Amino acid sequence: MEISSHQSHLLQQLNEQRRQDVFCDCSILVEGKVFKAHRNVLFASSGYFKMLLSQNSKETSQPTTATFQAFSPDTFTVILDFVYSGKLSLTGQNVIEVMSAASFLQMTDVISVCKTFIKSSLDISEKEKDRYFSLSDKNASSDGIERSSFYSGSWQDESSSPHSHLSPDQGTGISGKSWSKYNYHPASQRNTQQPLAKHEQRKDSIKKSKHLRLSQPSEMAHYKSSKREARTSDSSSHISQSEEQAQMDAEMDSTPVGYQYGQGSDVTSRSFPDDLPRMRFKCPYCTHVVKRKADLKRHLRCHTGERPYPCQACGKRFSRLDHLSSHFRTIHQACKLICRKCKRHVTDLTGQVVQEGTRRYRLCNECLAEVGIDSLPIDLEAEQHLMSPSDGDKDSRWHLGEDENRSYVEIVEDGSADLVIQQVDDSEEEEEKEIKPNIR
DNA sequence: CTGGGGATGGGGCCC
DNA sequence: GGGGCCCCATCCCCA
Repeated sequence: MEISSHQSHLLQQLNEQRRQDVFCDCSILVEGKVFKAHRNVLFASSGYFKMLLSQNSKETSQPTTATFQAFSPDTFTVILDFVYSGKLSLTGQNVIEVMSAASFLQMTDVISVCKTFIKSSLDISEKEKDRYFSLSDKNASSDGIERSSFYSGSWQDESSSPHSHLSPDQGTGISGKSWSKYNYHPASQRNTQQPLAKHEQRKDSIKKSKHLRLSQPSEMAHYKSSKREARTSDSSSHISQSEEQAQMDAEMDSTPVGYQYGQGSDVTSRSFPDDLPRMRFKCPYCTHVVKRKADLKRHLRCHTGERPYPCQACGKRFSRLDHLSSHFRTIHQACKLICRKCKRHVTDLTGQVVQEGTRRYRLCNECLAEVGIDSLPIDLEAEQHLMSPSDGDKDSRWHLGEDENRSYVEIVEDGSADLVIQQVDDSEEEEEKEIKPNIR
C-alpha cells in the first residue's frame, strides 16, 4: 500500500526543518550569506555535493561548510528552494545564472529545465515576431522573456540521473577533512564543469576587466589549456556534457531567433522590417549573433565546453576539428620548416626532425650539432615523409604504439587530415585518464 | 618585470 | 552542414 502524499509531505517537513535550522548539518556560504541545509538532501540532489560528501563521509559527526563565489546568494536560493520543494523559480533575469550554478553543482534536471525555459522564451520571441508582422495582434504581452515561471522537478529523476560527469578536480586526490578544500576560487582554479563560462570570460577579458569579476558565474572557466594542466596529468578535465545535455544543446542549436531574443535587460533592437531578410541565429547564452546555424552550433561549444575532437597523439581535446588539425600539424608533425632554436628556414637537407615525447620539431644541422645530436632522438621516419609541408600533410602520420590506441572506443580515420579522429564516449573516463596529455 | 613568440581558441566565410 | 582556411585576440612560457 502506498500513500501518495508521503513524498511531498516528507519534503515539506525537510524544508520546514531547513527553515528552522533543525538538524541542519551543512552550512553553505555564498558571497557571505550562509545557507543551512541537510547533507542527506544535498547529497541526493546534486552530483557536486554527492562527490564532496562521499569523499567527506568519514566526518559526518562534524558540521561542514562549503563556500561558493561562483554564483550569487539569490541564485543559490533558487537552487536550494528547488532542492527542498521541487519547484524552480526561473525568470528571464536569473535563468542563465541558475543554469550556470546548476551546471557547477551537477544538477542535470535543473539544467534541462533552464534550457527548456530558454527555449520556450525563444519560441515566444518567434511568435511575437510573427505577430509583429501580421499586425493583427492587439493584445500582445509585452515581453515573454521577463515572465516568471515555476517548474517542477522530479526527485526520482534527479537522483537516478545516469550521468557521471564528475569533475576531475573533485574526483582526484581528495582526502580532505574540510569542505574548504572544495571551495570554488574562480580566479585561481581551473574548473571543468562550467559550460557557460568561457565565452563570457573571454569577452570580459577583452574588456580588460579580468580581475574584477570574482563573484560572477561567468568567471567559471571550465578549461584552461596550460602547462599546469599538463603537469597535473588531468586529461579528464575535458569531460564534456552528458548525452542528455548534448541532446538539449542540439535542440537549442536549431533555433533561429532573429534579433528578438534578449537575456534579461539585454534586449536587442526590434527593427524587424530592416533586419528580417538577414536571418540571424542568436546564442541563448550570450549576445552573440551569427548568420549561419552551423556557426551557432560551433559557437555553442564554447558555452557547453564540448570538445569532441581529441588529439590521438597527446589526448588533448579540441572543440573544433580545424583547431585539432592545426595543433596536430604544429605539435606532432613538425610541419613548420623552421629551426626551433635559431628560427632559420630549414629543409630536409639543412635540418632534421627531432622527436621529443609526443612533440616533433625541426632543428637545423648547426643547432643539432650544438645541442648534441646524440642527445636528441632524430625522427628518421619524418625525414622520409616530411619532404614538404604539403607532402607531410598527405603522407606522414603520427604513429602511436598499438597499446596507446587500444583504449579508444571508436576510431575513425580521417585521411584528409592525416589524423585519427575519435568519437569518444565521455563516460569512458577511466580509459581517458590513461592518456597522459603531453602538452609542450 | 617585461617583451617576444608559440599555442590556443573564437569568428567570418569560402568551398 | 561540415571541413577548412584565414584573421585576430588572448594566454602562457621563456629569455
